[in-house]
Amino acid sequence: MNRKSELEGSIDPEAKVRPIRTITDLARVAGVSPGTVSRALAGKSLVNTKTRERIQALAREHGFQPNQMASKLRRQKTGVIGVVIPLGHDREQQVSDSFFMTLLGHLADELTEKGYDIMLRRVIPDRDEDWLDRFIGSGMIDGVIVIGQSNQFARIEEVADGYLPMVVWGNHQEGQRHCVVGADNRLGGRLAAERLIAAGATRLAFFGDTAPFEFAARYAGACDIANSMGATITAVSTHLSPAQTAQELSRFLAEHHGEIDGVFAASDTIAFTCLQELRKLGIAVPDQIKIVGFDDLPIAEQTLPALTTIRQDIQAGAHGLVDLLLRRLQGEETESLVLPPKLVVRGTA
Amino acid sequence: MNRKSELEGSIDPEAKVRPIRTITDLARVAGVSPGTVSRALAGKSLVNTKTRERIQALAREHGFQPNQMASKLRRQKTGVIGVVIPLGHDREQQVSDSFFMTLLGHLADELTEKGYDIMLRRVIPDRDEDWLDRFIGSGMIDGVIVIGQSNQFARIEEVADGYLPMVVWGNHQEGQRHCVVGADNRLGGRLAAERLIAAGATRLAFFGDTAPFEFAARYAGACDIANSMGATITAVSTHLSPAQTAQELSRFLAEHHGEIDGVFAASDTIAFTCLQELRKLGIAVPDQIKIVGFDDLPIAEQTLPALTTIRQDIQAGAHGLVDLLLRRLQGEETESLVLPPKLVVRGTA
DNA sequence: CTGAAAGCGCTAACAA
DNA sequence: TTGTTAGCGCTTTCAG
Repeated sequence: MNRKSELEGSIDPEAKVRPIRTITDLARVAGVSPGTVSRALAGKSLVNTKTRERIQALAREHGFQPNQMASKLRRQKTGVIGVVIPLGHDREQQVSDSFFMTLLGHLADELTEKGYDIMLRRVIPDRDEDWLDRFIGSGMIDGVIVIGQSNQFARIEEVADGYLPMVVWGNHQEGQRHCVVGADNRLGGRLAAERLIAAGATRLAFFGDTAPFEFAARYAGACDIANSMGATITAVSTHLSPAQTAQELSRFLAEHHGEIDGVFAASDTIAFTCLQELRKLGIAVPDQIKIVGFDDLPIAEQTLPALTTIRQDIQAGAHGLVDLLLRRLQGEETESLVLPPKLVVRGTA
Repeated sequence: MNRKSELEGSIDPEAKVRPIRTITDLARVAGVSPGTVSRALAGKSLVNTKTRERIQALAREHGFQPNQMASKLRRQKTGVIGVVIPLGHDREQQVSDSFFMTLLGHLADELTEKGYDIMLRRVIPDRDEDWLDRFIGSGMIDGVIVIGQSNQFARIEEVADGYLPMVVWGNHQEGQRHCVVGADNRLGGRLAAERLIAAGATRLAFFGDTAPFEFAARYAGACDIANSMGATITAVSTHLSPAQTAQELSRFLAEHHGEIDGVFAASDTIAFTCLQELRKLGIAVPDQIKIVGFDDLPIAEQTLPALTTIRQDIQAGAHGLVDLLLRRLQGEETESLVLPPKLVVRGTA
C-alpha cells in the first residue's frame, strides 16, 4: 500500500532516493540529530515526549530498526547468551538426544522471557581444543550455558577460573570450581538400584557409557546400594548412537540375559532401546528382567509396560541455569544447584 | 596458578599492564601495524608467511581473538543464521515438540558444518506482530530459517516479497511466494487414510488442530481418500499442549469410540497420546481402532504396538533448508522443495 | 532538552 | 609485503 508510484514523482521526490537504513537517515528525515534519534528509540526519558513519539512513529512507518551490531559494539554488551552443547567421543546423535533438546527448549523460554537472545553452538571438543574459550572470546555473547559436561570437565574447570558468567548443566563433583546445575545423579542411582532390588532383582546390570561424569555418578550410586544390599552389579558400556546401542544391548542380552534380572539404564533413551531388544528376544519385562531408566522423558509413560524411571525436573533445571547465569552476569559468585531426583514407579520395575 | 604476585614485579613488568584485548594491542606487541595483524589473523595470503605465523602464534599465546562484533559491523555480514520457531495460538509446549527439536538438531549440524552460527529465537506471533521483520531487521543475521508456518502464512508471504535469504519449513501451497521445504502433507494424508482403509477401517477420525496449514493439508489428503473410497472422516480438534490433548482425546474417545474404527493422528505425538488413552479405556489397538501417525519419530517403533506412521525425512529436510538458504544468500531465487513422505507400516494399522 | 563529536574494534582501500 | 586512513552504525559524554 505504500509503494513508489504515487509518492515518487509528485509528492516527495527525496523519499525514494534514500531508504532509511541508519539512525542518521532517520535523523535527517525527522529534522533532528542522530543522538536524539538514538535516545528517542531507546525510550530515554530525557527526550521531549513529543519528539520521542514523533521519531518512534517515523521509525515504525519506515520499518526502521537500529543496527544491533553497531549498538552492541558501542555498548560493549550483546544481550546474547551462548548455549553450547559439547559432543564427546560420540560425535553422532546426542544432538537429537531428547533430554538435551527438551532442556534447550525450556532454556529458550526462560532466556527469551528475560530479554536475551540465544546463540546456539554444537561442538566436538575432540576436534577443537578451544571450543569454549573461542566461544567466550568471540565477543558475541555476554555469558554462556554449557549443556552437558561431556568429557570436558577439566577444560570447563580451567575456563571457570577466569570467566564468571558461565553455568553448566551436569554433575556436581565435590570441590569443583565451575557453577553447575543438575540432578543429584548419585542419589538417583541409589534410588534406581533400591527400586530394582525392592522389586526382587539381585543381579543388576548398568547400561550406559560410564565415562561421562553424570553417568558415572549414576552408576556409583547404584553400586553403593548393590554392595550394601548384597546384590551384584556390572556395567555394560554402550555408545550413544542409537543404532550402535541397540546392537550392543542386543548382543549382550542375547548372551547374558540368564545372568541378570535387573537393568538400570543410564537414560530413558537407553531404557527404551533395552525394552525393545528384550521384546525381540522374547524376554518378559518386568517378570524376567526389571528395568529402571533415568530422566522421565514424556514418552516414558507411553511405553508398554510404562517405564519406571528417575525423574529429573527439566523445567526447574532450565530455570536454575538461567537464574544463576543472570546473577553471575551481575557479578555474583553463585553456588551450584543440585536438584533432587525422584523415583517414578511405573510398570517396568 | 597464574596470578600476579610472581610475574608482576620481577619477570615481565609490561605484561600485567595491558592485557591483549584488541588487534591494536597485539600489533604493538608484535611490532607491526593493526592492518597486518588483521590480515595475518584472517590468514590472508598477502602477508609474509613468517610474520603471519609469528602473529598467529602470538595470538594463540595470549588467547587473543578479534572481536566479532566489530568485525561483523565492519564487514556488513554476520556469519549468523537466525532460526525462529513461531508458536501459534498454542503458546505452551511445542518448543519441546519433538519433531521441531529434532529438526533443529540437524539444522545445527548442517549450519555448523558450513561455518555458520545459529541465533535461536522462539516467538509468539500473536503477541508481537513484527516478530519476523524485527529479527531480520536486527542486523544480527545474514539469513533466516523459519521452523513451521504456524498461523503466520500471510506474514511470511509479505516478508518474502522483500527479503530473499529466508527459507521456511512447512507446507507448500499452490502459488505461494516464500521458499518452503517440507513433506507433501496432502500426499501423506492420503497414504495414511489409504492404509487405515486397507486395514479395514471405514469410519475415520482425524485428530489434530486443522488450523495450521501442514495439518490442514494432511486432513485434506485423508478426506480425498475417504471420499473416493466410501469411508467417512471427521476432524477432532486438539490443542497442542499435551495435557490438554490428552484430556480432549480421552473425552472424545470415551464418548464416541463406538463410532470410529480408524484414527489418523496429525503427528506421532498425538498418536502416542491417543494410544495411551485407548489403553486406559481398554480399547484394543489395532483390533477395535487402528491408528496411523505422522513424522516417524524415533520412539514410534518403540511403542506397543509399534506405531504405523507417515515418515518425514527430517535429516533430508534440514539439509534442504540449509542448501536452499545458502543459495539464496548468493542471490539465487530458489524454488521450494517438497519431500515425499513414506508410509511405514508397523503394528497399529 | 538537543547537538556535536569522539570513539567501540575491526577491515579494506589506497599508498608506499 | 606492510602501514595509514577512513569509516561500518551506533551510543554517550560534554556543551550549549
